[in-house]
Amino acid sequence: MTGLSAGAPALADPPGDPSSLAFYERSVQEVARELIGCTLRHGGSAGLIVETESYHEGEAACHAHIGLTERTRTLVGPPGRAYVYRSYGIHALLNMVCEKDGVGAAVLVRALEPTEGLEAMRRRRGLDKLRELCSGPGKLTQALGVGLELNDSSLSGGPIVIEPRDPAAPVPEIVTGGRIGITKAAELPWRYCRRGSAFVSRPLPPAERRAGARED
DNA sequence: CATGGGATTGACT
DNA sequence: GTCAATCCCATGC
Repeated sequence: MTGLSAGAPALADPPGDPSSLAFYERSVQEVARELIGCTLRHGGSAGLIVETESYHEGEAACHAHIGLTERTRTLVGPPGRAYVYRSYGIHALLNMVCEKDGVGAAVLVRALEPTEGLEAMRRRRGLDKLRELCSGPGKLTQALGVGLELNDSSLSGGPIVIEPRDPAAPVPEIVTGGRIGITKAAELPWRYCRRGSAFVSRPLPPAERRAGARED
């Protein structure tokens, strides 16, 4: 008795499984969109991903644009691993490596809506306010206890866990805009935010908020 | 070998 | 709004 007939349209936009390596072996822009609404978990804490950015070796803002170096070894390597690097000499920034082995491409996680392990996050951040716990790429790694030692760790069965969206929950609406904090290739609309989220790192410019743009 | 610039944050004017 | 902290790496002399 298979009531679930072939041909019937899936509920809506089947999310795929972000805890499987195959999820990451595709276009980095696609992965960046689909990670919105997924759960990121580490160190006894977790949150919903509400903001991402995509980076690809074909454009100058990507670390791998210059080719393979010791720093970009993970980024250029096989998909489904964490690329964690030190930013401004101070912060650890977390990326998911995408596309096939040998192509430098990754999704930067920029903000989470905290959902579990809030006290541990507050302790690691030294802050109380919920909205400030994970509203930035350096903040969320500190809140989850993600450090440089997790660079090159697997996103499937590793210490960092990524879970699919709740299939019963509404599919998040996504708004795109220019990436934050870069000078090169700043015109590309490769920042992806959950529409209406109060937990993004910075509000979107009004024009981009309205557009819901789709120029990727 | 010296210099300068970051995929940032928090403190301060 | 401005600015320092702090380190890796690319570039240039």
